[in-house]
Amino acid sequence: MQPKFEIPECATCKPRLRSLLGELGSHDLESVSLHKGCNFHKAGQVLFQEGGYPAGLYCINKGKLKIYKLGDDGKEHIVRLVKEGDVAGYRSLISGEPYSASAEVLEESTICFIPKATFFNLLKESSSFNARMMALLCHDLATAESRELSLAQRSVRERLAETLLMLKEFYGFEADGVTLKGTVSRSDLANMIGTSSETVIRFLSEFKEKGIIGLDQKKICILNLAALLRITHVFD
Amino acid sequence: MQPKFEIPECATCKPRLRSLLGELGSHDLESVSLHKGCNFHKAGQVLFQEGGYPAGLYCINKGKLKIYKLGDDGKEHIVRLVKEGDVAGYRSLISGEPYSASAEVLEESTICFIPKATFFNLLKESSSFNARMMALLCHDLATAESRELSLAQRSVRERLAETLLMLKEFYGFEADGVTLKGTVSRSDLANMIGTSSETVIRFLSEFKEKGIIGLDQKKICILNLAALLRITHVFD
DNA sequence: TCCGAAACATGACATAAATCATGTCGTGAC
DNA sequence: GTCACGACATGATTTATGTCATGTTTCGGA
Repeated sequence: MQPKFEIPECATCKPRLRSLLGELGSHDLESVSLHKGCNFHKAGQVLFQEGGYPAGLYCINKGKLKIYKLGDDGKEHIVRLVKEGDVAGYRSLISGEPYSASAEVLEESTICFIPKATFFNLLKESSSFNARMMALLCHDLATAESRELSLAQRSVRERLAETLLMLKEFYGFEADGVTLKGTVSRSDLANMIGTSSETVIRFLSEFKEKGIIGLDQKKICILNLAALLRITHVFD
Repeated sequence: MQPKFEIPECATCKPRLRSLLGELGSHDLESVSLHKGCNFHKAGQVLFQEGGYPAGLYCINKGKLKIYKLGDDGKEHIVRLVKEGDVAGYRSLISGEPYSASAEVLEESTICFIPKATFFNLLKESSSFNARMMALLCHDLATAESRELSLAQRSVRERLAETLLMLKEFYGFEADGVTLKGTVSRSDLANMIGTSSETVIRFLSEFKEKGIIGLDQKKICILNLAALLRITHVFD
């Protein structure tokens, strides 16, 4: 019987590994568990580097990564953040090209590794896995293109507001409902936005002045979400 | 027998529809021909629009398109150019989301339309077609992310040089070996680069002064390719 | 063939953001 | 505890590029 090709019901919500592996048949799951390796990684560790060749897929069990490209002058441009349940390095794996970006561990993480052969096996045997990989590719392409639009047309202030909203989604809030779980350095923020850390600091201060955000050491809290949305939408 | 999943030999060269359909079995090809519609389109016509829902896949038989997103102020950002042999609108089709960009015909074109059902049939029946769509997605994702890097870190002069080199690949040269086949308006150039048309004009003039390019009306010729590459690589 | 609109071109000026410079604060090593 | 280093912060200055204004050319249509 030929595998069915099905589009996941909700393509707009980011497909995570949880759901990626969750729907495999027991046979496939067994094969994956058999071959996967699980490892501990400290903050700062580099999982893979631009230019290298992938040997398999990284699945984040716990922790967070930043995926970045280096510019000619060696400056980082952070392309996306990745957290528990996400996968990393799948694009190069599928296309057979060298990594086009590097991955660095942001906080202590447990990361599984699915070897190339197992991955391709899954890709051909499981049509739902296949469809999910496609959906992931589509999702990442869409977000890459909208970041492109932002970089091309929006001011740093607007991009910072966008990024703060993205971080809210990525990290979520602590119990108080305003403070972002986890932290980002100013320079990482700058490297996501495509600006200098000084400029990020200046606009963060501005937002703080206006009571839109709060800054307590490394912690950022979002006090006025509506204001951030407004900035994003150019009403200013 | 289950379909084999194969990665195309050369994933770096942009997979085009020619090769996409070229390798289908006669049965599949028949089904595609049966359902596909072929139409004539004049320059300026809009094939599909951001926000709309796809009913199928567009395959460019002859002609060229620009794919663009609109910013908040209504300004275009051109995400990619598409020519004969390429497909358009496949991302939304696969992900089931509304179009995230619009497509406008740049010059008189013949464009085929493969209905959704036929497309998904192919996707599930032909593993080579499936792999090729994946390769296309991967390719587009990689280029989107490197454009992102450019926009984030490079100057307008550098991005213009890059774009001219891209246009060389896209259009190719006329018999003289220096003049680009086809034309691009200054404002389209600006909308690819993420700048204003005035700025594009200024830098084009600069390049012309330096003998790097020639401008004859709408036609652009590349006189000193090495110099363009040098600008791209920041040696300046 | 002429007209008008759109594309092209160039100058003057405004401004966002980069860069440089300096200082403070917090944190981990010893 | 204190020392040093990296992250944070802020000011001064420069620079790239956006914006506005004006003029020229090109090209399609009446």
